[in-house]
Amino acid sequence: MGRTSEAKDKLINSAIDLISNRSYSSVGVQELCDNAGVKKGSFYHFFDSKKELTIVSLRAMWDFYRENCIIPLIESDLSLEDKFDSLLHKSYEMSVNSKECNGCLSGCPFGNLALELSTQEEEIRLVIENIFREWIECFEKIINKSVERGELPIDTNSYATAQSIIAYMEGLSLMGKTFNDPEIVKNLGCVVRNLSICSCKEV
Amino acid sequence: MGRTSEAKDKLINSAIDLISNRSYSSVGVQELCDNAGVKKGSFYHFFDSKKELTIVSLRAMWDFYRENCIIPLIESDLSLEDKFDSLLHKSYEMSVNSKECNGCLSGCPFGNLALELSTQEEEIRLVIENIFREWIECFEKIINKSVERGELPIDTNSYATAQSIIAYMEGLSLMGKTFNDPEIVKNLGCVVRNLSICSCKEV
DNA sequence: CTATTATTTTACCAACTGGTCAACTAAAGG
DNA sequence: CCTTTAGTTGACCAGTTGGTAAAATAATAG
Repeated sequence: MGRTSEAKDKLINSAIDLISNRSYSSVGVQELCDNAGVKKGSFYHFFDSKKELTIVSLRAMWDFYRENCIIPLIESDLSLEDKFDSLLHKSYEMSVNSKECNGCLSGCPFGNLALELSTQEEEIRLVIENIFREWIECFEKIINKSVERGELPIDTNSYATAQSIIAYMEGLSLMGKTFNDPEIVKNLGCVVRNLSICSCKEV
Repeated sequence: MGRTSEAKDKLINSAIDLISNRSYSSVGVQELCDNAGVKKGSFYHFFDSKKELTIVSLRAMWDFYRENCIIPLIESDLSLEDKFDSLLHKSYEMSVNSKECNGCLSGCPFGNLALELSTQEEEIRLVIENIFREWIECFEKIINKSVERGELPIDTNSYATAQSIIAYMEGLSLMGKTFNDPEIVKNLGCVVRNLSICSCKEV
């Protein structure tokens, strides 16, 4: 059935690369194509629009992060503290790497696009909302396991705690990017453990 | 000497209005002018570029927020907890208002622009970095006062704690905006108090 | 009243935006 | 081998982008 092509994957990787390191609006379809070594006509053969490619790329990034960084953590039997330390350390390492390669921290691609587009591109906002939801559910599992093991009080609100931790991690990303300093991610990371003790019963 | 004009202020307000609720790149100079009731020629009479207007607007927003929301808090003699509760509550009210007026949460204008532009517009990143710095210093004062009053341990790292709290507030803004739900800002707000107990001596 | 100065207006520019289209080409299936 | 199908190409479009320049206008200080 006709010829095969790598153009689609090349475009997705191009989008992950360019949009994560810059922003949605600063990257044009033309540049996306040039960077992928693909002609614009091919772009519109595989994707309806720049928005659609972005959505596909977001899901691809999330799938990768979940499979490689979060799922292994759920299955491991490290302590709660060590689990989040490990995650934060990975985030620190990515910051250092990003600074070395591009001279600046690119931050979290989900958070970046969420703030840039949530008020304007409802479809993209919804995709990121769902990614965050899945993310929260993963952390919820980790926290529930900890509750079962007696590391956390029995009345812990796992969902709210998970959400708080992600919010804080996003906040760290934001501060690191703004100050262009990976050390912020490292130094402020240790405070996450304080968030595990969610004392708000009414949440 | 020559005629006077309100165009400059009108343009600043226009920028605060449009850029806060959308994004830097999605608002053009033309729209900025139309919204201010000013011709494009006048824009470039008062500002060198869209970037310059944005910088002026950022400082104007920060001055307003500092004078009206933070300074009064430094001078008040509420408990630490009540101070942050009050701040978070204001942020919640703004979210509710934003949702009522625009159908969505616009989030924190500093955080928004920081994530959108930090990797591309170094000048703007620096302006926001400095605003965050001043913000941290304000919170540091509040925390130091609390330490003096014995509300917090004597070895509290005020600067790191202040930075953590702002990071968390930015994270809440981000989550609220992404989920388009002011209640997130409210429900997760109460966890801030856990951040005040910064147990990381080495930071 | 006039000269000076600040502001406003209009028309304009080249570069770029996301997106379209029809012609063309290569490969796989029968 | 030839038809079908999938992928590629480059020319093209209308609308928009940030920014310019010169002429017109209004207010103020002397």
